[in-house]
Amino acid sequence: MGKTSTVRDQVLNHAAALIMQRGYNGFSYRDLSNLVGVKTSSIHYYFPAKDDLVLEAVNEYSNRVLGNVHAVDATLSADKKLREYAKFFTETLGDSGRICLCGMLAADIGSLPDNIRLAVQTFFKANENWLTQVLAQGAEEGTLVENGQLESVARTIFSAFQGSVMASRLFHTNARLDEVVAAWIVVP
Amino acid sequence: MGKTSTVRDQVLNHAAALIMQRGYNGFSYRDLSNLVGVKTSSIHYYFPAKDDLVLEAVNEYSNRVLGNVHAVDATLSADKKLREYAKFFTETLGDSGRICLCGMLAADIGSLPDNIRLAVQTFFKANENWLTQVLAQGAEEGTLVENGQLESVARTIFSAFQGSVMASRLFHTNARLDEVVAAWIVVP
DNA sequence: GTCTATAAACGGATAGAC
DNA sequence: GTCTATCCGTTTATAGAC
Repeated sequence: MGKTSTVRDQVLNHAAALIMQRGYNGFSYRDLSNLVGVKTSSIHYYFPAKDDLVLEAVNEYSNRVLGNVHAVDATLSADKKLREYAKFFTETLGDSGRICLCGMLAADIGSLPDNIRLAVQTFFKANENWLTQVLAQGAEEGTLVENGQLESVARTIFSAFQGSVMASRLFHTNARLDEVVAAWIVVP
Repeated sequence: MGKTSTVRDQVLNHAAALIMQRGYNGFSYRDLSNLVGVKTSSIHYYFPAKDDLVLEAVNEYSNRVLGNVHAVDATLSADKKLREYAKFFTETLGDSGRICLCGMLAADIGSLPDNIRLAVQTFFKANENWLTQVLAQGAEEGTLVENGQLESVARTIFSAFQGSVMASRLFHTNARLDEVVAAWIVVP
């Protein structure tokens, strides 16, 4: 009954959480060692270099989050979809001081190798593509503000969410994420 | 004729640049030592602890940038002001891989003491207040999109700029900052 | 003010026993 | 797979000579 999770998975989960809280340069194998209860050398057995660990954390995170995003009920109106989307950021933030793993790594990009940059870029593009579709639907329905090229606006909205989740943590509030949604919903 | 700058100022300037590129946990006293050409112990003479150095870097940056922002020609139309504002981010980014120092520290906030958090919050609020005024002007003129509470939209725009400058660096482009401006300019 | 010297902890990583 | 032991460079910081 009790959930059994491999050491490898525990390392990966704790690594993701630490990155979301403190960034790439803000956590160590020692932190993970203390959290999981195995020696650092055991972690090196699964992930020879720190970059190997981080790349896999990004891929897992990306798959999970994009899975959730694409599972948003397709029959919803565009403004409702945007609200659901905002919830993902809110839930991640919670009270734990965690922001989007890929948003954090975008800030840390100066310390990262190219394969991780690529993975983060892919996550960004997937989100922006999904938002583009939502904007197109919103324009058709008249539920979302229509102003400019869909792709451009989608990138701006995604940037607004990423910036907003950082500001929310900075100010210990999560009202700022709702404001992002409100900025694109047509006022009656 | 040659510009003379004190060791203290050089340390402060290099520290700001390094934070903008690699974040709080991504640079060291040794980096500064190599750049300025003095030993790390000499840097500790001016800034006993790393947090002292970072706090002062934030204050200097904040004063300089807010000075520039408030020096934007008051007679410009609101959309022109927004374009000028975007230039600050573009110029900072340049080709140097630097993003807004306070945006970076917002990402690193989990590693920072409370006095630095306060200073970063103050910078955010000052920008958001300025943007609120611009939005009010734009609503009056009909040059900027009017949708929702001014303060809320101002916070969203600032978040969009912060997120956008990170995405711009991630993708090695700076077109994304123009898209943020375009998203709030009334299409003819 | 700047240096040398040093401390004491931390960082990622590896070799080899079990 | 996990451990002990270890390597070696890094990091922040201090004491004291010049």
